[in-house]
Amino acid sequence: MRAPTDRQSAPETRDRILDAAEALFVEHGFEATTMRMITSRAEANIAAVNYHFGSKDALIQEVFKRRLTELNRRRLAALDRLEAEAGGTPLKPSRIVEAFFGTALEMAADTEHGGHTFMRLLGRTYTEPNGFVRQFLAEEYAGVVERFTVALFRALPDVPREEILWRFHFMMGAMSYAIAGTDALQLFAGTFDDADPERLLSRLMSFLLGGLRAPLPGQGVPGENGRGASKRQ
Amino acid sequence: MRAPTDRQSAPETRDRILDAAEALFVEHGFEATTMRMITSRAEANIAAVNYHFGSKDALIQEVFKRRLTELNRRRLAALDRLEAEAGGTPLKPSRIVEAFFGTALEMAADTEHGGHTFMRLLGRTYTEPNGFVRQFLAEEYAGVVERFTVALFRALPDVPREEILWRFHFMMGAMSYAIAGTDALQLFAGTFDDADPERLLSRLMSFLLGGLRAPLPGQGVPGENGRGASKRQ
DNA sequence: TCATCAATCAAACGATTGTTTTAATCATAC
DNA sequence: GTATGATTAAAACAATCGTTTGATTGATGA
Repeated sequence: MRAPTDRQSAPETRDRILDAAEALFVEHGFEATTMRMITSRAEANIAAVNYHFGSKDALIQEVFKRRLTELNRRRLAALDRLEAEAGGTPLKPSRIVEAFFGTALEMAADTEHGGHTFMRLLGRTYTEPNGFVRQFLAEEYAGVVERFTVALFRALPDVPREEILWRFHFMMGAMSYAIAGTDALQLFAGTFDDADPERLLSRLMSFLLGGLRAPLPGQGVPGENGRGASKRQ
Repeated sequence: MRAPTDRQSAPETRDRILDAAEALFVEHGFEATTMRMITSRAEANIAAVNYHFGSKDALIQEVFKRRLTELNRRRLAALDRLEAEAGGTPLKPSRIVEAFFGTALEMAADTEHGGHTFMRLLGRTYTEPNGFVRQFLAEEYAGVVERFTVALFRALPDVPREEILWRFHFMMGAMSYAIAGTDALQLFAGTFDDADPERLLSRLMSFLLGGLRAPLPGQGVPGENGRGASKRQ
């Protein structure tokens, strides 16, 4: 009777369901994706989801865990490598940013094994209203974000920590939209050639680093004064 | 029998429904928000939504139209003002960015009349999977984005247009997360004090302008090279 | 006073949701 | 061959979804 969730037996159906669910979640969102859509696409029986995962919510969690654990492992590995190379000296902010966001875009560039699909999903889910999804994601992210923000604090000792946190937050937004790419409203006439992930990486990285290293607000830099009263120009 | 949608009669119930729907959409998303939740919160009868709006989809559209039309009107007005002041000379990129994103944050700062609630909703909806919502938003945005990108093309004649479009896209992502603020996963230890919209504006503006003016990719600038092969340090 | 019509109400509609049940199937080990 | 246990299958479950119906209210103008 108990669900043999952790068994390695019959990976066929289980994985087909995960793949189908992942793709459908991107297309329609969590709520709008029904069990029947999933099992139909996976060529499985309706009951298969509850048999293998227990519930729809548990399936959602498993879709994320499968990829996110691996992504964050790579991120931490990249940061470990940087710190090992530096040997105690402070890291360059650009390398830290690259370790975090570059790794993500690397996974997003993998269109063959579903990495691209998943990253599109992940970017959107960051602001997902669904309560339990948020909590799960937050837990999964906590350790990684902690380590990277600490690394940035060390790399940028003169920048207020609060400012760094905000800019990290902004960077996640930019990355999210970068991966969403053509998925997002096709507001821009020529649309995007997000077919080239290599150029996307360098594009995004320039933008992120420009933002991260921008002059701090409230220091009389042109262009960042309030709307109404322009004290200069 | 016909729904008197455009009538000004009895604004009471109609507006209560719009307000309730707006708040609930932010909290739970479109699909997870039921008609009964909306009418219950608005203290109206179930049938009221279909009577006043025709359908749930039409209600969603009306929730957006009510605010988005005004927001984009203000954006265009701000751009008009800039161009009038400049009198033919090219605009400063910072002012253009300010006219677009500053206006949005201005609306997001208005917590009393629901502007804040709506902007949280809007930021998330930009990557909304729901088909008809996306099409509606795209139509509503088309003209505004067109004018602002053209203005940026003029202001930055040396930057490839494709690059400008991408950076505009990135900027929208950063703004979206900026407004989402504490709503987003509370990944960051100290959490945010997004209670102060004035500081948020200057924070975001510094970041956006830093990103917009960043050196173009592929020009040997440190930190934007590929992961594996670092041709310079 | 009565007719009119927008607005509200309780109640029900058929369709679809996630989940469960019960039986059939399959491979493997004895 | 037969028992075992995991997997699949068809069918049904109660609950909830968006929507509609038909009656009732209440204000307005003739």
